Amino acid sequence: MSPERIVEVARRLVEAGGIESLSMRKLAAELGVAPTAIYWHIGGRDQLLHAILDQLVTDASALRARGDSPTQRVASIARAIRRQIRNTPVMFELAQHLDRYPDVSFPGQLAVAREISAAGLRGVEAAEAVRSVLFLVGGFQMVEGNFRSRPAGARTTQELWRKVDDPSIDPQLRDSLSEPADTDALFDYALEALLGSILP
Amino acid sequence: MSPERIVEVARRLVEAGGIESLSMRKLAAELGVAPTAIYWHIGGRDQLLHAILDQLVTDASALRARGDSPTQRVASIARAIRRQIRNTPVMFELAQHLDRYPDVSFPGQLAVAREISAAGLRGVEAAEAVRSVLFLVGGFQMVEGNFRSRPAGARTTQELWRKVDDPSIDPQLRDSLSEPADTDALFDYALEALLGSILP
DNA sequence: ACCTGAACACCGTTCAAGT
DNA sequence: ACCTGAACACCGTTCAAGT
Repeated sequence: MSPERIVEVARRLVEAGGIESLSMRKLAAELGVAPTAIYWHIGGRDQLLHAILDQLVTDASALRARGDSPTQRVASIARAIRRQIRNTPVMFELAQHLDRYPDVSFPGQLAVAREISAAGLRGVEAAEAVRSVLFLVGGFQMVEGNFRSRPAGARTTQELWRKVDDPSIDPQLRDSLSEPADTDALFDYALEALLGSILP
Repeated sequence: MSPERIVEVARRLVEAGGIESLSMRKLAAELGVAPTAIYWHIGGRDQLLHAILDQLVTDASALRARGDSPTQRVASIARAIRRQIRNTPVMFELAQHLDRYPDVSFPGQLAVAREISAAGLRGVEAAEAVRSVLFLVGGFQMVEGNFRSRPAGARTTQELWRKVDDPSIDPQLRDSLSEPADTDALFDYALEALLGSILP
């Protein structure tokens, strides 16, 4: 019964069933201890959630740029952030829940800023570039719903598109939007479009 | 005690304090009725949340394009979506919570698709353009944390940037990222960069 | 120092009973 | 048809009491 063990087991519970599924009583049962024992080691559920997030942030793998051209290197960072989001959705769910999004997004900002600097951009212009890239990555996270494991019965926009009959919309566009998006390809497309305008 | 009145009062509670602050018992007290009475009209808390979202979606103002050039018109839609997110964060919070994000984002997709069609893009290429724009809008929503009213004490990435001392990062870039971002200007910047690459 | 048990103030929900 | 009251199975948290 160390704080470490409590956080570890709690983290497993959250990773299995989301934040909501973590209750002090269930956790206590899992630990083979009275619910109130947890309070002696860690001060309540909120602090426990913070501790889990701290651990996830510490364990997060470093973001390393690859490639030779600035565009390639910035793009590789963006893709690495995207992978991280996909691999550890709980980290982002927790960050959002605890209003600690900055803690989680900052390493990504740092990595992008380094490559943007290396590309030769300076000052305000560079800051705009950094933020644009991060907003794009965040947008995919958001719209894909990756920061939360999507349940089985959830409707998609594709189904909604199939029923659209609007003369002001190209029929082939309608059909394309009725198909599941290849978001990886789309991400590369949007990223290159953005970087093409941003980098010198 | 009609379903309408229940939804209306519940909506007020959610708009005031977020989803978590809505409890059947508090709502019942507000309505001057026993908690169990609500169950006769509406089947439980989850269905109540769905009903609130339905009402918010119905009440959402239509997205109308402005301007003459395709770029202007697409950009105006993107800005309108952004305004909507800012004005009714609860709608997006609910959509996320209930896994009904598609219901909320679909009108925006429709509006963007219309303008992309009008701009002359077709098929897969047009679909990529539509999705890119929406992902950008979603990214701002995400990173700004606009779908949730930000609490007072929340740390920002700016504070984190002030402490950075990294030779591989341009000092002026560091300073720029230490200042609060003019997200409206940034949004326009990123949007135009993207549209410049996408539109013919 | 570490853990338990009782207790308090909350939840959502069901269901029989009332009018 | 509409509402209440009692009840059940959950919560997080505090605090005195034990070892």
